[in-house]
Amino acid sequence: MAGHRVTLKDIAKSVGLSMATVSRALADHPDISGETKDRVREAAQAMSYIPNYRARYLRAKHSRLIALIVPEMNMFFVPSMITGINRVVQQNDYSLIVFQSDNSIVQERRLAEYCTHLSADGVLLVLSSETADLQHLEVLHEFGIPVVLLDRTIDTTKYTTITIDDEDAGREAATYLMDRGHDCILGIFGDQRQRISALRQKGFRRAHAERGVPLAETQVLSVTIVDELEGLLERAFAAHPHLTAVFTMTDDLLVHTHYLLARRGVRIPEDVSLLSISDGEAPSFLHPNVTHIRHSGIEVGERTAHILIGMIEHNSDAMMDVRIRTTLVELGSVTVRRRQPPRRGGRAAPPERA
Amino acid sequence: MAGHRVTLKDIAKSVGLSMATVSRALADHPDISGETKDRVREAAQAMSYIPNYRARYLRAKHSRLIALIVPEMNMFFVPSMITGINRVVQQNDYSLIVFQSDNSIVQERRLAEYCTHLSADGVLLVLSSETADLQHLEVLHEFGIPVVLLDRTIDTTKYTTITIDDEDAGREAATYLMDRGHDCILGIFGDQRQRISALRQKGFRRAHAERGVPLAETQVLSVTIVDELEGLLERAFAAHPHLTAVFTMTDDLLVHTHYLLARRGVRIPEDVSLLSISDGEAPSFLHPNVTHIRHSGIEVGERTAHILIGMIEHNSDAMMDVRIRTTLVELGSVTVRRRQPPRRGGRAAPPERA
DNA sequence: ATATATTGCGCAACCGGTTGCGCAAACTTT
DNA sequence: AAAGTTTGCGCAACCGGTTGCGCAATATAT
Repeated sequence: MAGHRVTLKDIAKSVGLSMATVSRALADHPDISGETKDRVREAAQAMSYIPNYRARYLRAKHSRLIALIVPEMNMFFVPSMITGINRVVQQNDYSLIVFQSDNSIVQERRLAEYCTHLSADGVLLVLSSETADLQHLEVLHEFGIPVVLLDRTIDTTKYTTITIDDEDAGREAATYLMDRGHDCILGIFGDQRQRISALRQKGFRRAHAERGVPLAETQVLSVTIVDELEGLLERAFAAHPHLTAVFTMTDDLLVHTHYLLARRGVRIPEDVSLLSISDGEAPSFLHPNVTHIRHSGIEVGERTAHILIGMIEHNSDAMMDVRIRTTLVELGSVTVRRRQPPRRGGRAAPPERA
Repeated sequence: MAGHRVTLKDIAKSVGLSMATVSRALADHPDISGETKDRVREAAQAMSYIPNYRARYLRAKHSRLIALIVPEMNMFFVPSMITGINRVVQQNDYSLIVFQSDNSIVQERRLAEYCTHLSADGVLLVLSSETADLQHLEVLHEFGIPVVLLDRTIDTTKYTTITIDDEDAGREAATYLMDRGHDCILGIFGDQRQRISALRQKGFRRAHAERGVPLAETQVLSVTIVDELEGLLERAFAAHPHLTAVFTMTDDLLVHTHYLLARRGVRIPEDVSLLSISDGEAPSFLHPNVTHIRHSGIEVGERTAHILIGMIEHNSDAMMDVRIRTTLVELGSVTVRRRQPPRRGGRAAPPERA
């Protein structure tokens, strides 16, 4: 077994035709007679011929390989994003090859270069947290390999990017809570060096400014490592005992915040309302189900893959900046508060349910 | 730009040598003089030469590609498994190419075949839930492509498999709870057609038999679709009002069970103790942290990748059956109960904390 | 019957590298 | 100085396919 892989040449020999004819017969080329095609196909079948795509694509100068580089395999968002990408990629007869940069710019550069070695037809990139500029993607550009940035990006006029409107999502979150009577909201954000965090925070702040609701610096948390969250939360609650709502920027922050609140004995939504940006998974298994601004990983993945494949197949390098629409999903974690009368100190008034 | 990819031939022309010499110079072949090597390397650098791996591997008859086929991108386990695999794969200069079978045997077969097209050097396979035999992997075997089955497998003497000792894990779970005075445990398992579920359940039952603790059929749930869980749980609680512990077989079942318990107002561990098999992520953000039998996805991934690469590089096709060791992680979700005096009906006695 | 079109297939180059073998020049040995 | 080694490089085949072009045989038009 496995002694020798059957090649076109073997088939050619067996049916007494040239390799060229066999190749064309298998490709259903009009130049070949039906009778011959049948004979060839039969032989191929009988010898269980398997074409070698690498040989084929070597000539064709493409690979039908799409590379995805993610900073890490986070359990949130990334899996559903990959699901979406995979769906479209497979539908279009490409294969997805997955790399992890481990949030290292060095790795990211190395991987980008590696994509050229493999002659990937296109690259999907979720930027590492270390990435501050896009110089290292020049290689790809030089080789004419289209690149699409998604989810975590930085400002660029050169590469197509797919994101949600992060600033607007942050703004919508704060507005939603303020509309329901919350005027002291704690916002929990990721590392501010990342554009996604900065934008969501910016929107959050803007909403406060627009409503003229004061926002203390201690109401805005920037969490670099999730282990820090406990201490930060502690301090925030100490500084703002009348806190009535918490907004988390991602699922990751959501589940940990939810946990820490539960541990402190804080009841949701009776004591504190909770709102997040999420792809909807975590909110469904957290109690109570968490109201969130839905950011579908699958949709992001699908859209992105479509766009990349479009670029590949139409050889287009027009730069786009696509925003995925978010939708608000109202579940049970936010309560409506009556606008508070001037407080006389002590604990916040008991909330009332929505 | 991107007009023409620089090839060996271009370099050869530029330095006035043959392709053969250039190839050898770049490969640091001893036949080539140091001076020539320098000249060639310089030219390659200057022309920003990028080797074409597909051409190279065409000749070499391998691809340094390892394929992973998973049924779906579950948010639990799969991401950490991929992380582990990726780590080892990259360390050994392979690339990981990821496919999803969508739990369809047809897809799985198609993908296996596709792996031969790509001349993958090895295949990692988490079986789809539909897969009942391994016939469709024959193609891979015929082409001498090593295959390793992991996590979700079926009985086989032909393919190497990496799992935890599922039966033992189920047994340990039940034993652990019984040791702490729980004699009415609800076991929540996945689809019984899957070996992983059947084994874990078997162990769970065996532990009861060993202790002589009776186990009603209504104490054992088989959840095919997670949406059914709510109804099943309802019925189980109705049938066993004195239930004091719940065991879930996976993270997925854990988080949903945890949610449903919370929704019913069941306090953990005061009213009901909770134990799971898990890779440790979910238990850390559920309140209280869930005691679990740790089944590290990263470790499974790493071990598996190592083994596969070993098979590839030593051309070995010895079949192995590897069991990953699990460890018990005691957190706050299990309480010790005093052995109950004969009950006189009504609700269970109030629990006491561990 | 002759000129023209069509049909069906093979030759050979090509994709971009790698490698066994041969060979001339330079260097050692006796 | 003749013979034997070593050094450094090129020729050409090869991996497994695809494809432009040419050509003979057959079919169609005049």
